[in-house]
Amino acid sequence: MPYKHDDIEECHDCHLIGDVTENELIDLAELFKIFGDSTRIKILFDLFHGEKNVSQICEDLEMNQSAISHQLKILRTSKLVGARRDGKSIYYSLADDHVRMIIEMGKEHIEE
Amino acid sequence: MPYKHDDIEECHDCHLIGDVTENELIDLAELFKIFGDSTRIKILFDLFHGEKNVSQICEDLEMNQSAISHQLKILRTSKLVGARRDGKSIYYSLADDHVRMIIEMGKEHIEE
DNA sequence: TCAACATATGATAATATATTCATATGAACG
DNA sequence: CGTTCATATGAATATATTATCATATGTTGA
Repeated sequence: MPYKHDDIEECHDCHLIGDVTENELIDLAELFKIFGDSTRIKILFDLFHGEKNVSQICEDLEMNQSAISHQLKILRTSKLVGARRDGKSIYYSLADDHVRMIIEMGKEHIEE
Repeated sequence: MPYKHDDIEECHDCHLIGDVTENELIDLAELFKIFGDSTRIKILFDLFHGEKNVSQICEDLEMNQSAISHQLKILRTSKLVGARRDGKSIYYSLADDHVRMIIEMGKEHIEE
């Protein structure tokens, strides 16, 4: 914990910043952090128009399978993508339109 | 560089993922990365309703001045906040409504 | 059941990141 | 000018993160 700060630490549920609790802000940062890695963003973009299996993603991103799987796990855990098995392959897809929206918005921002 | 990957490396300007260049995606990840730290998110929220100087931010976040200044520098460099001097104090504020929008959107996401 | 393929996972090493401490810069005012 | 207050910055340390390698798991079909 790269923290310290003279504690008697107030609880994060109670400490407000603006009108939001500290905990909510921590969750929010956690969410953005997921989008804040180029491999994960690439995966999400790759899934933008439909599901793909792991091998396809590896080819699209030109990265090795293990790296992709590790990042997919993070995306899965964060509920940003869903997975379904079909035979030997596992197909990943964007979890919901929220994800799509966030991506779209970021895209607009950098394109301006 | 935690990279490797059997190069002859295509240029990042040319390699498309979905319909976006690799470089654009790297920039996009870079943007989200800024929002992906709880201290920075807290600062941004703290500035949501108007400018504040560094001391005020330190008090609001209950963090030491150096840590805040370091993060403010990152936010400044990324053009997410602006700064103006008034006497001894320096007042920071959100750079534009884009920032406000991104924050607002994230807020909605976690509140759902 | 075994081989081959697709994906996941654990450990490790390289790198990046954030906070702290100490100190520097810069403004204001006697 | 020298002191004080406000902020910035550099170095060091602790921690987190990512890609890689090796290997495990799970599925299919002969």
